[in-house]
Amino acid sequence: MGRQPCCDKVGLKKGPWTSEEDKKLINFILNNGQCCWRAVPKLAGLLRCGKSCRLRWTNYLRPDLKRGLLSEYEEKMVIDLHAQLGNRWSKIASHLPGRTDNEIKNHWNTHIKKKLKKMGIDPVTHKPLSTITNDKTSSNILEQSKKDQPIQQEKNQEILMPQMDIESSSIDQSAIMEIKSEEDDDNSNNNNNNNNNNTETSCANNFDSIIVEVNNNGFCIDEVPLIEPHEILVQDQLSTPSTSSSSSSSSSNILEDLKFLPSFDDEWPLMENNNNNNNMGFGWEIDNDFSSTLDFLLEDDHSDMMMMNNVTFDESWKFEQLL
DNA sequence: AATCGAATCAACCGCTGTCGG
DNA sequence: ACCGACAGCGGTTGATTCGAT
Repeated sequence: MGRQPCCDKVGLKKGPWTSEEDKKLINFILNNGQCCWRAVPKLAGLLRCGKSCRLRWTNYLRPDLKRGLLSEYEEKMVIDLHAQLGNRWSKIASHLPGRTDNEIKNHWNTHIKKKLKKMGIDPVTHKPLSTITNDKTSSNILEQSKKDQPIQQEKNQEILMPQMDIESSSIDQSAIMEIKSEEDDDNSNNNNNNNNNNTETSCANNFDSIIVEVNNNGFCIDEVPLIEPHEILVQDQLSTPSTSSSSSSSSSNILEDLKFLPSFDDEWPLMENNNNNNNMGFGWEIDNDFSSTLDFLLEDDHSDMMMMNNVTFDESWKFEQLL
């Protein structure tokens, strides 16, 4: 026999969570940790299924979540990771501390997709839209049919992130490299299928330069000089669009272009209050709904529980600072 | 001020791989 | 070995908010 069913789905509540339900769930998780989601709703006194509890916790209530818009750097990271992983949101999220797959997925669909399209870049293939729309006849139809497959650069396009100041960001800087090796393993069998694109991967192991290699459709084949950490500008450092030109004027890297295209300046999220120390730190934003949860945590003095549940001292401290 | 369409995002749905009985 | 529950994932939905008219 198999296991007992997780829930009978009768009499279970659906829809938006109330602050009362949030409190119950937070209280339970902080006291007992994350385990056996099936048992959580019953033990926590919730009329929800375990799946719903897990989702609520992982996507909204976890104390290590960042809230608010993705920073410029995070967006670039998402774009780059998406270019290599496709719609594997959880994989992408795993390289962005404090961000959930759901959040990244939503942000991709509502913000990044549009920006890429505006720039003439196909958000699926990460290639210039014109080369796709202008040549839909033969092989590109095949290309379209693979739309939702991980791109993996198809061995003919490498978009690597600039070398960043590791200490200034909690984002996993080795992500690209790890993915690279993972994908090399995963897709070694696919390499033979991509020979028609006539390009080779180069410099994949070298983060001292940004290599943008594209297929033979004439988009660009460029080597971009190293951008030093001090040269990487965040939005609020850009007093005017022209100030950025010195560091990007010769860039053919579409990710760099994303940052500096003046027409998009207004839309790029600022790297501001919730991570204004540039360390992408823990940052619950206080809004009306959530402040009640914070009140709950404070009044019951759950700081010790947070320590026990992998919320670091630093995070706990920041948590209290928010109050 | 009212209406309507677009944008956003939390939550649900359904599928898949894994693991326990 | 098989069956079924579970956890996790990606796609989709729909309620809410926002902005334009």
